[in-house]
Amino acid sequence: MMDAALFQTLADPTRLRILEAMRGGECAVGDLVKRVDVHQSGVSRHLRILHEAGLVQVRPDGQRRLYSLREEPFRELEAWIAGYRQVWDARLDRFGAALERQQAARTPTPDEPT
Amino acid sequence: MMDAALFQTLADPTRLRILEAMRGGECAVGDLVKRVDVHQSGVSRHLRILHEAGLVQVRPDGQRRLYSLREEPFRELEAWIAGYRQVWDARLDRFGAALERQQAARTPTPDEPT
DNA sequence: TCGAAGTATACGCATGTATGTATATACACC
DNA sequence: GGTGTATATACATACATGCGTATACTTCGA
Repeated sequence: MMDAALFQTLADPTRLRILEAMRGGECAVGDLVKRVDVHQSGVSRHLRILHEAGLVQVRPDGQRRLYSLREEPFRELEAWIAGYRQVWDARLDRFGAALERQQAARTPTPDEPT
Repeated sequence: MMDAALFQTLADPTRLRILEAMRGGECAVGDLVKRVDVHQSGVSRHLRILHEAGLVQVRPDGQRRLYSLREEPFRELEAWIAGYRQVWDARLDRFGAALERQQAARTPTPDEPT
């Protein structure tokens, strides 16, 4: 079962922007401070959280520290979602089978979220 | 860009268990209370949050309310992750290209375009 | 209409979290 | 060693969140 901790780590807009910024490759803390509108102490704290969650890795480079993305948690997320994709696929299968059995079928109308 | 609100909604173990329980199909609130070790009021609150996030839909059934999963946010998540999958794929491509260049240098096959 | 079952909400409490300021630590360069 | 740059941490503050208890709302059945 999926641990909520990963989602907890991703549940912050600043951290998401940090991850987004790191998609281009390694980033020093100072680079991220420029791109994300948060004080340096905040970026460092977020990076620590991301690191503890395994989402990023660090590499010293002189007096700077270069952060980059780690693949594993993303794969974990993909695997989790795959388990739910099965739900829709199964629904579609049943729907198709029902269609085959009875040519004229009416689909129920789901409600929209508020 | 991905909204952190979706992750925020998923960042609770009780809500994850509720979603997990709903993978089998529609569930009444009472069913979920039995499967998740949380008081009924808590389950209702979590269901409201999940509904506002678009993760579930409701359907009245007499005095009960049947909740079920909605596909869209999961697709949204998949699309988000796909953007990061590209990162690893690109890394692998560069690695493979580097390997090819190295092998080419080892075995003198002339005339590779730079 | 009344009671009971199912569900939703109000409230208080305890805990968690994101932020900035200030300060500490690590490293480079002179 | 001393100074400046880069990064991390301590602290206080403001705010959000999850939980249970108690209560209101809705629907069914008699």
